[in-house]
Amino acid sequence: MPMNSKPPLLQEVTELHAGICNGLADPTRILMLYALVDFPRNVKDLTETLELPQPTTSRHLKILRQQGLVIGERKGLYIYYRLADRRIIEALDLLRKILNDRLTYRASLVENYNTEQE
Amino acid sequence: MPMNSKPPLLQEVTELHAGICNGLADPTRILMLYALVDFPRNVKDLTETLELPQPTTSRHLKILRQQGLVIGERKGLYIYYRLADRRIIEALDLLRKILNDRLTYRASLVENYNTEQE
DNA sequence: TGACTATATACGAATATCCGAATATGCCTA
DNA sequence: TAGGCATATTCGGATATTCGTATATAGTCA
Repeated sequence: MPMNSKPPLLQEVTELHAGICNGLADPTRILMLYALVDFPRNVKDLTETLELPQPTTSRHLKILRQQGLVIGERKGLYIYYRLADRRIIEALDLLRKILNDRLTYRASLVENYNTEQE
Repeated sequence: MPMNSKPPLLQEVTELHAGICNGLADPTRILMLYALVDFPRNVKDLTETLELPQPTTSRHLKILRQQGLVIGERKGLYIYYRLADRRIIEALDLLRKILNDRLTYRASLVENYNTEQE
């Protein structure tokens, strides 16, 4: 049953939804978010921890900021970034679990194949 | 992007993790995944439900397939796609909740501003 | 087999994204 | 105010993504 006129509100919210996912869709940004789990970090700290050029760090942080995933707060010379919402990590963990299960399953297939061969 | 002194395994897993997120990072694909919540659907069904050109549907399904988010099973002429894991929807719901909370909060700010004005 | 339906892929142009290098901005302290 | 450190932005070219159109592949049935 085709939805003749799709509600424009749903369309817009889905767009934002996708934008959030896009904020998560980069390995550097995922590492950044996990680096912020325990406490806020400033840009220099993140730059050194993740071994990135400083502009790259700032650019990724900008994307995370724009998607509302992190919040930056200036304290003097430094800007400390923290997670905007703990559930971001929950969502990332969920997806990571899916991935782990898949990798485990595939590994077990290889295992079985090997034992059947010998 | 150089993360030379990082464990290569973590880096690879993070890459896959980001790939999954990237699979979710498109409004059409999000609508597709939600369309598959209750039961599998074939491509024609999805094409009509989401009002997309058929090649577009197939292309998005290919991305979802590659990221392990959906599974397709041919039954005669049709290929029925289903969610590969229910937790995908859980993760999407989590992120959607974060979004809703943010929109609600912002709406309340506007509300307060308006009442303070009068 | 041929005709038909469902699904997938190829191609190309427009568009977007990425990243390094350079530079700008903001804040502090002397 | 100048100088220095932290952070952000800009620019440009390489690379990647997107999407429509056209076409290919796969399966069914007469």
